[in-house]
Amino acid sequence: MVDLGPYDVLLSVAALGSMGRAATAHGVSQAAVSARIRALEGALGVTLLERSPRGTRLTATGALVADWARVAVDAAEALEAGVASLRAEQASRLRVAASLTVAEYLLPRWLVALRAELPGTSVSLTSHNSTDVADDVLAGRADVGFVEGPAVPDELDAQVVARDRLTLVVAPGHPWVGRRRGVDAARLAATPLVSREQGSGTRSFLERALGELAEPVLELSSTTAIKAAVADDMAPAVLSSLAVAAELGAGTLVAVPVTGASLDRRLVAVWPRGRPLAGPAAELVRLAARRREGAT
Amino acid sequence: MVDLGPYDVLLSVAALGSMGRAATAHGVSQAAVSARIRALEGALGVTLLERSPRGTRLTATGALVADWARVAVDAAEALEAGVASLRAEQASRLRVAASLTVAEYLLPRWLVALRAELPGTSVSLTSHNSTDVADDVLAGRADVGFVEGPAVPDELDAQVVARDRLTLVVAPGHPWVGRRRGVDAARLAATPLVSREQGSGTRSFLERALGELAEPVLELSSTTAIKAAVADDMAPAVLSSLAVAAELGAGTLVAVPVTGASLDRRLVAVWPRGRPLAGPAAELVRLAARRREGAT
DNA sequence: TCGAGCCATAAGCTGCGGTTGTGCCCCTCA
DNA sequence: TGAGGGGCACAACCGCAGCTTATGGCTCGA
Repeated sequence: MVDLGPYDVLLSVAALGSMGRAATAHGVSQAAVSARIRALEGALGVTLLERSPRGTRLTATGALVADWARVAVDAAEALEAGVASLRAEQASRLRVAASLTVAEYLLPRWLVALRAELPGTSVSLTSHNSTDVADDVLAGRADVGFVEGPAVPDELDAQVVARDRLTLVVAPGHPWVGRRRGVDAARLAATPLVSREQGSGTRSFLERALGELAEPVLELSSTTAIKAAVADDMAPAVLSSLAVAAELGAGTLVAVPVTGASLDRRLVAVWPRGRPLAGPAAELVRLAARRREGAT
Repeated sequence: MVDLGPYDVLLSVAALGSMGRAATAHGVSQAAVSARIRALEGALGVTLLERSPRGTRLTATGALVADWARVAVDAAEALEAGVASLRAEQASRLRVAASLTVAEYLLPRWLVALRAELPGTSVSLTSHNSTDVADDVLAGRADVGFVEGPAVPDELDAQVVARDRLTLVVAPGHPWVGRRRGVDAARLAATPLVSREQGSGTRSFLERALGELAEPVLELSSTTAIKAAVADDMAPAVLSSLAVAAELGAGTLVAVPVTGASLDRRLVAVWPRGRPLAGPAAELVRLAARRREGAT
């Protein structure tokens, strides 16, 4: 597995304009940075930086590599932020409870942003289904919660932070791909799908929206497994738009519009009624909501 | 910087159902896998795997971590594939030339897919502007090229592999965000933007589509810098949809529709006319084109 | 002409991660 | 019911990657 360390320092060097500054930014010696970059260039057989006595700039291929590296490094940082919130620190100042969809697809990026705005804030995350999240917040075990609408308990204040649409996806090449007007709700309900096991959040939402569903072709316990099955053209599936965004972009799955039923959900932040949010919790919700406009 | 190694083996263990199998898949000893997982769990203070004498399954939080990890590991693999193609191997069997947009945003994923289908194929990549790519292919310095349409030299056969739309982006909170009908081409042309330096591919495309443009607020030499400036609400910018997909998803930038001008480009694979593609080059084009349906 | 940054090189050390070897546990099957 | 196999953990040993400090050469500006 690639070591992202060298790429991380490459990005720092590119951003700061000199190896020395990058070194102090990373808390290591200048020689270490020089050696890392040199090793990276050696491994690629390409010079990435144009050295000068007054600093350092990316070469053309260096810029290309840096752009590639940025997405990998960003992804790694999101992972790191998420994972840090699992470390059950005793003295964490901000306790977050989140339902699975939010925890899986949204929270890591929010935590990266939160870390940038309030460095040193330690966050602890617990993740389970929406009603348990509400319980956690009511019982004071969490400072703020994130749940999937529409139902929000009366005892909680709420603010919508994102939207999410259940999306019908099929393999590229599936007959539904070209369909002008998409697929009707009744037709969808009658079609055997690949789906989560009984009781999962998205499955019960779908049942509420469409009425009784056909027997699934296959029940799987992970979203990833479902996506793989759909891509193999086993059957269509209905998944959160957040879960399939990457695959739609890459073209490994194709979305098909659904008519005759609303499959929108709101993802909302919740906290105890009457007690306004303060401190890091308020910042996190503000951060999350600020990104709402761009969401699907 | 996080070490993705442990997460990679975690994913293998989850996929294969036992540490031993994951170990052989990675070509290391079972003890090494056991130690890595243990270290990871220790660092997080959470048990990720449920061990049994008959194998190993993810716990609930383990599944969450695995889902987070997958996106980071995939991104790292794309980086690795891209970077491997830069290693100017003497004996590379497939020589690819690509314009910047394709090289930056599309090719790494194609290379990952190609590696999965034809393991052992070594690819070398050169990247520069569209006319130079065409020259490389004509001169036999590359087996296949990827360029940005619309203009394709007559001496080359071509196949559309993806589409790409120049997208007007603004900061969330910008007055254009809510606009029902978007922004008119003339209005856009009269608005000072953040843009690339004169002569860049997307900038000249935009000038051809809109006519003369207002003087830019700021000229920057990297797409990343432009995105940062737009997010800071310095001014709007027009960038490839591929370049801003991630930011639109995260909500750090917002797209505004443009009316009265077509900003679509086709990204096409090219090769010498009359000589049909064969071998890995054909496979690469097939792979790339297969993903077309899902593209923007 | 001198000093301030900047990068490269050299030599020495530390620690992480790997390997082999072994033990224990549980399930399965004859 | 007892033996064997598959599965995970623990211990001891070792090699190497990467860091640090120290130094030198280079270019630019005062």
